[in-house]
Amino acid sequence: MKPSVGIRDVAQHAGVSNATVSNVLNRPDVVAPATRQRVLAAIAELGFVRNESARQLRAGRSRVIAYVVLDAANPFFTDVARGVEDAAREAGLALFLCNSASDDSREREYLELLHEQRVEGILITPVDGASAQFAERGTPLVLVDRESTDGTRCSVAVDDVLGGELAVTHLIEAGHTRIAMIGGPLSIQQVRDRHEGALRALAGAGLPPDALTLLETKDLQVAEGRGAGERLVGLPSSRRPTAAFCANDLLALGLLQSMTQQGLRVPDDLAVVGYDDIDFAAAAAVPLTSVRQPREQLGRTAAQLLLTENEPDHEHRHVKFQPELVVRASSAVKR
Amino acid sequence: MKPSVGIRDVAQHAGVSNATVSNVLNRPDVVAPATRQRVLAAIAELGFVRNESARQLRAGRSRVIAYVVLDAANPFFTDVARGVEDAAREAGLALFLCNSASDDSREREYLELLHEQRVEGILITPVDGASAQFAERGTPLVLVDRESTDGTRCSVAVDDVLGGELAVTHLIEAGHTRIAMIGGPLSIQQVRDRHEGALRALAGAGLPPDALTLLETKDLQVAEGRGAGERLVGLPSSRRPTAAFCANDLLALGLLQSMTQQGLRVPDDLAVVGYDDIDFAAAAAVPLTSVRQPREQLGRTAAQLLLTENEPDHEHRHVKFQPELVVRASSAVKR
DNA sequence: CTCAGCCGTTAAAACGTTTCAACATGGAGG
DNA sequence: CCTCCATGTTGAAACGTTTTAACGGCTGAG
Repeated sequence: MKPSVGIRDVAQHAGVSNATVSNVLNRPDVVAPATRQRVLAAIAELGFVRNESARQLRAGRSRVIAYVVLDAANPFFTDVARGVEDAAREAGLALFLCNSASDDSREREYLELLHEQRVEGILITPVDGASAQFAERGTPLVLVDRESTDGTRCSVAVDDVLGGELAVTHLIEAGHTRIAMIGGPLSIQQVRDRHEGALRALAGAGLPPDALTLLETKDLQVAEGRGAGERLVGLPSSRRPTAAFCANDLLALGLLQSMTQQGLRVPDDLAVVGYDDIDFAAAAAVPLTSVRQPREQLGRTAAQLLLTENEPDHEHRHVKFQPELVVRASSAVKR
Repeated sequence: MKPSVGIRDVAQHAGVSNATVSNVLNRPDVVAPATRQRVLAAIAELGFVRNESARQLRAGRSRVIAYVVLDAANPFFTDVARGVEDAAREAGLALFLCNSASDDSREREYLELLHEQRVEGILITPVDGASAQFAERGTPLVLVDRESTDGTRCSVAVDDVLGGELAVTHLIEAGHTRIAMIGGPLSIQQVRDRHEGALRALAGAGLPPDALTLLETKDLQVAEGRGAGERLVGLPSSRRPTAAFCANDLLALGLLQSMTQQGLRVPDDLAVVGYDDIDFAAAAAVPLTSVRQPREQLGRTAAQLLLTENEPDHEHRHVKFQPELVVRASSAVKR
C-alpha cells in the first residue's frame, strides 16, 4: 500500500543513476532521448510519484501560492479567487484556498501553516483591519480588497468611498430624499468607507446628513438583511426611507426578500442598491442595482503583484480600482 | 529577508542541541520546564518558523487534507466544504481547497500535485463519472456527492433518485400533470438519477412518461436556467408544462428570474422546484421549494470516512443520505 | 561508598530529492 | 598520436527536520 518508491528505485530499475532520473524530471532536454525513454518507462512501471517535500526542501521552491479568503460562502470572494487562480496557473503555480470564515484564530492558524509550508506567496483578505498585523516572516504577502495602511506591503483594493458615493448619488438623482444605509459592523473598513461615500453624496447634493439613516447590522449575511428589512418597515411611514443602500449584495438580497414577504414592492415602495454585483444580484427576481467591483481583475492583479515580490528591486505598490454602478430594476426612477 | 533560521540556529542560541529544540516543538512534556522556556524564548527572538517540508520528509506525516471541489462558485459546494473543514479541524488537520471548475485537466493537475505533496488524504467531487479513474497512488481518497461504482474506495452520496421522486411527487400531488424537467448535461450522473426519480414518480402516480418534458441544459448555472425559461414560455400554451423541476437551485433561480421578466407569476403560472436547497433558494424573492441535501453533514462524514482510511482493518464504506423536500412559496398548491 | 534507575539531553543517522563538480566516451582538429 | 571539446552521465554533498539509542549526572537504596 505504501511502497514509497523513490527516485533511486526508479534509477536502479532503469539502470542509471538517481541524478539522471532527476534530470529527466527537471531538465528533460539535457538527457539523451534513449535514456529518457527508459527512465520514463521505469517511472510509469513503478508508479513513481515525486516527493514534493523533499524536492522543496532541497530546491527551496514550492510552486504553490495560497489565498486566505474571508468567507468562502460569499460569491464575491469565489469570483476573486477565480481571478487569482487564472493568473496563478498562467505562471505555472497552483492555488490553495483557505477559508478563515471571518474567524481571527483560523486566519492565524492558516497563516502559520502556510509559512511552515513555505508557500511561494500568500494572498489574504484579512478578517479585520485592526488585527492585520502579520509578523513578517519572509513569505511575500499581498492584501486583497484591503488597503495596506503602512506602506509595508502590496495591496489591491477598490475605492469604496467612491462606490458609496455612486450608489447614493444615483438614489438622490432618482428623487429619493430619505435614504437608509444598511451594513455593519462598523469595525469593518469597507463598511466605514462606503458609509463615508454615502455621506459625501448627500453633501454633494446639498442634502442634510440626517437624510441618511444608518441601520447597523452584525454581519454581512442574508439573514441580517432580512432583519434590517423588518426594522425598516417598522418605522413610522412619515420617517421611513424610500430607498436603501446596502453594504453588500447579500444584505440587499435579504432586504429584497423581506420586502416581498411584507407585501411591499421594489422599487416602488423601496428602491434598493447593493454592492459587489455578484451574479445572484442580476439573477434576483427583482434584478438588483449594484456597485460592481472588478472581481476577477482584483484577484488577477493581486496574484501578479505577488509574483513581482521577489524581484530584486521590488517596491510595494497599492493598486486601487474604480467601482462602477450597474443600474437594474431594483432602483428604477421614481415616478 | 530570507535568513532561513533553522532549528540548529535556535539550538545554538539557547545553548542546547537541536534534538532538544525538536522535542520542545513536538513533545513539550518530555523536556525540563527551564530548558523549554529558554528554547521558546530563542524561537521567539529569532522568529523561527518550522520548515514543514523537512518535517514531513522525515516524519512522513503532513497534517493537511484537501478537497477538490467541482465548482467553488456554487454555494452547495462551499457548504459541503464547511462541513469538511469542521471535521478536519476537530481532527487537528487543515484543509486546502482546490477548484477544478468542472475542468478535467485542472482536476488531474491538482490530484497530481496533491499526491506529490503527500497530503494526508483527498476528498473529491470528480468532474465526470466517466473519467473518474484515479490511479491508486497510496493517498487515501474519498468520493463526495458521487457513489463509488466499483467498491474500490469510500464514498458519501445522497440518494438522487429518491430526491427526484420526492420533487415530482410533490408537484403531482399539487395537481400538476404536465411537468418539465430542466437539467443537464445527461453525462452527469446526478442529473440522470434525478431524472430517473422523476419518471418513477410519474409511474407511481399512474401518469404516462410523456407527462414529463425534458429540457436539457449545457451546464448547471444560472444563465442556462434563464435560457430554459425562455424555451419553456415559447411552447404552445396547450402543451406548456405548469410546473418545472430543476436539477439544481442555480437553474431554478435562473428560471425564476426569466419568469418574472416575462410577466409570468410563480407559482400561479409555473410552479418551480429546485435541488440542493442552497441559502439563496430560501432568500429568493419567491422562496424556492427545493430538495435539501444535508450539505454540511455530507462534508463532515466524508472527512470522517477519510480519517478511517489508514486504520489497519479498514473496509471501504458507501454512505448514502436521504434527501428531504422543503416546500416553500414557489410550489404552493394549485387552486 | 557503590550501584541501579531515572531523567534530561545529545550525536548521528535517516528521509528523498536537487545540484555541482567531476568523469567517461568519442570524434574533430592539429 | 596527442589534445581538446562536447555530450551524457554520475557520486556525493547538501537541504532542515525527526528519531533512536546512548550518555552523563543525580538520587536514593543497599
